[in-house]
Amino acid sequence: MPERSTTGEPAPGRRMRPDVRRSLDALLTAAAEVFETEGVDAPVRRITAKAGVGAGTLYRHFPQRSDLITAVFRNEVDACAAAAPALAAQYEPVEALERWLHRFTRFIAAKQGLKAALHSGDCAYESLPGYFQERFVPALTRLLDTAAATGGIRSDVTPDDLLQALSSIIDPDGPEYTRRMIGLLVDGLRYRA
Amino acid sequence: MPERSTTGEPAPGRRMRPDVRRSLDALLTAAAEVFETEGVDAPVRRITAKAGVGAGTLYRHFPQRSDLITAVFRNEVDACAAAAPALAAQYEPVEALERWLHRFTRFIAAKQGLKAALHSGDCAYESLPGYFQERFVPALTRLLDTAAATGGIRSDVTPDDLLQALSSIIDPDGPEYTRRMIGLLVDGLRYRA
DNA sequence: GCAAAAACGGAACAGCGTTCCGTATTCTCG
DNA sequence: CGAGAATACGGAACGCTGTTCCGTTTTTGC
Repeated sequence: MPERSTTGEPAPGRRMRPDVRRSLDALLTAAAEVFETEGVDAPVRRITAKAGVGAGTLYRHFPQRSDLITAVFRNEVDACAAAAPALAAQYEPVEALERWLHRFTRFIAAKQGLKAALHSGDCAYESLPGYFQERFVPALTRLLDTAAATGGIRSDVTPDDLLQALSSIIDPDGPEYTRRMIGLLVDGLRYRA
Repeated sequence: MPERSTTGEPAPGRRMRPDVRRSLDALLTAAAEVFETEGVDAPVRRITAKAGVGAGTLYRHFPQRSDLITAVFRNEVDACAAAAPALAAQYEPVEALERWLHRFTRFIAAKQGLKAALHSGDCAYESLPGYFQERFVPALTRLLDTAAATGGIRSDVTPDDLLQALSSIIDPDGPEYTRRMIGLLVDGLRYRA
């Protein structure tokens, strides 16, 4: 028995067939766009249409709707986490940190539609908060450490605190507000340089 | 202009046409049963079938699904609140209180399906918590007062505290647990008799 | 009783998730 | 490199959903 995959990404055993790779990518990017504009309850057909893919293809890769949502979420978590080292290589430590914080808040803001699903009691989403932490804490830790090592910021703030604080900042409408708040936060970090 | 009713119950102006009365009652009791067994997302047709009523009839009285849910909820709140004076007339004060508390927890337990709707952000349900308080606080107040007046229980517990405590007791599965907890609670009330 | 008004039932429509299978692509091995 | 098997694809088809609409029935006011 070929062992139901249900995940879509890792491909542990053999290499992935190119057509599978193509339709999987198309589905994930299409779903990401649709979820962002119409929410995670958007019609399936809208996603398959945008991906240029048949309905059967979607259901073979993601038997449950939650599988697709989870996969998209993890994809975007990865992308956001991957931005940290990239920024670290391009900017000086404190600016890299600040830029990443903005990147992170954009990510959180776009994922507001997920909150309802997360709290819906559906156990299919139980793993998401764990993945969230698992990926973002190391990414942010490196940024904080190098910024602290060069004396740019104080060193007594934990990544968890910062992530928590950001998540609760994004609510009030207007990205301008968020922008100012992050500025304030970074200034606060600089205070004991 | 006949002024959209959307409520279904009060009938402020003229008396209600008998056929309206009939289909309204049938709809409300049918919806109550269906909501209890299948949750508030149950198919509309199941309700109209059980009520022996056409779809058009439902939509004329309850243009939005939330209207029907709200009406059923208020109906059952009323029924539960009305049980208080009835029990007070039939039993001695402390026993009446205890019996009503059980009645109340059964009500809460049956309404678990509503929690998701309440927290869904849909502003159609904003009035429900208010109605909940408005009806239950007076009902419970009378029970507590008369029980306290006859010296059966202490008099330093507010209705709000009690309602709050009960709402948080019902969760753990098994009505037996809830039963014991209420016994404990009433014993606690008796303590300073 | 008899029009006029109001409410009823249920067929009809559009949109949804999901399944199924004939067809096309890819892999494997001689 | 080519043939056969294995795998994945597309999209038509199904059943169920919410909602609207209108011909028919019930109720009212005179």
